[in-house]
Amino acid sequence: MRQQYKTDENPAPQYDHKVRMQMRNSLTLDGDTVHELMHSDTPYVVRIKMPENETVSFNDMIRGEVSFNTSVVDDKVLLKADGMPTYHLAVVVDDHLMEISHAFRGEEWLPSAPVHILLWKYLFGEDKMPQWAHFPLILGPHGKLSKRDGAKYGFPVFAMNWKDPKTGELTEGFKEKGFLPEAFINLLAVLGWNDGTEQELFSIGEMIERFSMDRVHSAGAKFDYEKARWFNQEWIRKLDAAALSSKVRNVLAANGIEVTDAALLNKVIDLVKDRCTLLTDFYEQSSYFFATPQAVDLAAIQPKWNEAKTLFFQEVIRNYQLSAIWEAHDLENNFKEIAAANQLKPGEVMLPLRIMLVGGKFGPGVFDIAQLIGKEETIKRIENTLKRLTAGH
RNA sequence: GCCGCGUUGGUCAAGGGGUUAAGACGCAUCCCUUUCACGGAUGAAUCACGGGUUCGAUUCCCGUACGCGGUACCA
Repeated sequence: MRQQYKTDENPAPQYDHKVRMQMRNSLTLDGDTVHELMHSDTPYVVRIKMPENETVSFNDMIRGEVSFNTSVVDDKVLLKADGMPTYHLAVVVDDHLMEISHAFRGEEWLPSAPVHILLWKYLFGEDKMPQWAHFPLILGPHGKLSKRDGAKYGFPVFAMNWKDPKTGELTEGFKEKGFLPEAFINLLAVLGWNDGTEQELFSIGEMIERFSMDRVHSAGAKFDYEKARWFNQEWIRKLDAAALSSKVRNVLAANGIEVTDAALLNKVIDLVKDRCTLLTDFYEQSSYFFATPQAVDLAAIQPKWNEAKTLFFQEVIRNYQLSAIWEAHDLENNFKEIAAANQLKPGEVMLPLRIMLVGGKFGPGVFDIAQLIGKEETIKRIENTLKRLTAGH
């Protein structure tokens, strides 16, 4: 039938009052035939018969009054030929049985609202009908965010990893990407809602307290991954080391670093968390606290290396070997004194020290790092790098 | 095609007849920092269009355009 009525003007013909009397159904067949057909093996479906020219209107909590003319909504199938109900019948019955007071769903359901409302009236009367709200859609770069598109936008669309049962294709979720649940919920909540103030960061408790339906937008919101990352960064900063530790531990473990010292881990987290946007960033931001860096950016210091610096670092090693207390502040003072004594500006040797300890040009204060990795490891890293720097000379 | 819902900077958005039209993300420049971040300052950038209504529309009304959604014996 679809084919028969399909035209260029109307690519999606409806089964409605205009065509139903031309179809072979219980309306056009006589009672006996219908009865006979139903009791033989002839497959059939049950449809809702939409009234011909009535207006169905309802009050949507987000959009206000919404109305449809029943002439343009089709006779939806309620019971399929295999005996299973369609969603349209199922939601209405289910919501009724569960005594649902508020039916909130996405805007993509708005066009089928008249079917559900009429069905509800026919089946259960109007008094216990839930209040309706159709939330704005979350849009991707090209329309509604959908499963099918998977990771093609370059950002996750699922809360957690999702494996397509048909193709076996794995789509990385927000969780695995390194998002905190606090951040994920927060960023979703403010996509289409705000509390009227300038606040954007909300804990779950605050959201429960502040959320109100009349501040929900009716227009769809395009998802901005950069802003999503910002929310996560803010939440990493907001949470303390204790709240972060088990997640960071997992990130490190996934990269082959088993943390045995919980106190050390917490100190490291406090030191580097300002530099992390995703939880996964904790690996590169903190691996050098737990393992000697493999890749050392010698190129950053080699060109300006000279004999004086070699002598300087050898003196630093001697000095550090003798120091009884191992505390960032003292290490820094000693380092600077030795530099002055060698006619070197601190700036000339600070970066080399960082490269030696960290491997690259990043990370928190270099003496804080030295303090945490300890005397033995600090000296070892300086010695090793020194060897490589002077190997050619 | 038809039906519905929308439209304030690139994105999220406040506001709602008279405003220098908030703020955030991102971007740019600068400051701070002997690294990278954080932070601070400054800047560029917005009311889709056309008609009404009005002394006055970004705001109210109507059209148009555009976007999105729906149009399955899917949900």
